[in-house]
Amino acid sequence: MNPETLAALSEPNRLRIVELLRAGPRPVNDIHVRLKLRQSQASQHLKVLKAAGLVAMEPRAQQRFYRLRAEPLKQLHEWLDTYRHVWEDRFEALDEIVEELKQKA
Amino acid sequence: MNPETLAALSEPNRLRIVELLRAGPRPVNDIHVRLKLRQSQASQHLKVLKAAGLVAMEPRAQQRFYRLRAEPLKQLHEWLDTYRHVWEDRFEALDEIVEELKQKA
DNA sequence: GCATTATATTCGTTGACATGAATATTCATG
DNA sequence: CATGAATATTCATGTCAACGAATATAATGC
Repeated sequence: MNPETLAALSEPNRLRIVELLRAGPRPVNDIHVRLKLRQSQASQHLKVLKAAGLVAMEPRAQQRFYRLRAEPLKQLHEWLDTYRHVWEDRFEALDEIVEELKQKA
Repeated sequence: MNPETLAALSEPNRLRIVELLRAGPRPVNDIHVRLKLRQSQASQHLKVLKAAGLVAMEPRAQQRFYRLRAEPLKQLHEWLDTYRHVWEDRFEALDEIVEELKQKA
């Protein structure tokens, strides 16, 4: 996995931007108003997201529309798939339940 | 999604620890030697991972065995699943290809 | 070309975090 | 209970990133 993807998503406001863009592309102004961010904040966070490849930009007149890019999200999803056994393995799951009961007791 | 999970994973050495633990629980010493980290580094990163719920610890004699916990990884995986349409939607995918061709031209 | 709108960038400040060295703590054993 | 092994914590330092204010740039229409 690319830590840059995770770092970009780990900032709460950027995560909110990503969640907003899930519904479709939006101009910067829309993002900064809806999420109640300063305009510079919106621009800077979008810059980081773009550097990480998580969004792409398309200009229309003076506006810049940002939209999600599939690749990093897909790769993160695939990486997590390789950990599937961690939550599907019944023995490990049982082990964990026992552990958590211990802590409560 | 919980940004704490992403923040914990976004640090490269912590990501390496998680990948090492995928194969099974290990004591701190094993981690710090294998990953060529200082002992204090290993302990501190494990502390962060533990705070994020990504690992659990079980003492055996003087050693502390750390192992992956399923929950945060599972939740991250599920969160990404809600973005599946981003990479499965053919129209968006096509749109992206066109965009990338433009940038190369 | 000027005013306006939309966005990007710069800059200084502040807070968070990674690091390494040193020290403290925990636990088994003689 | 003193010792050594394994791990955790403290502390000082340096670096980086987020923020807000201000300024710069880009594109449109008059």
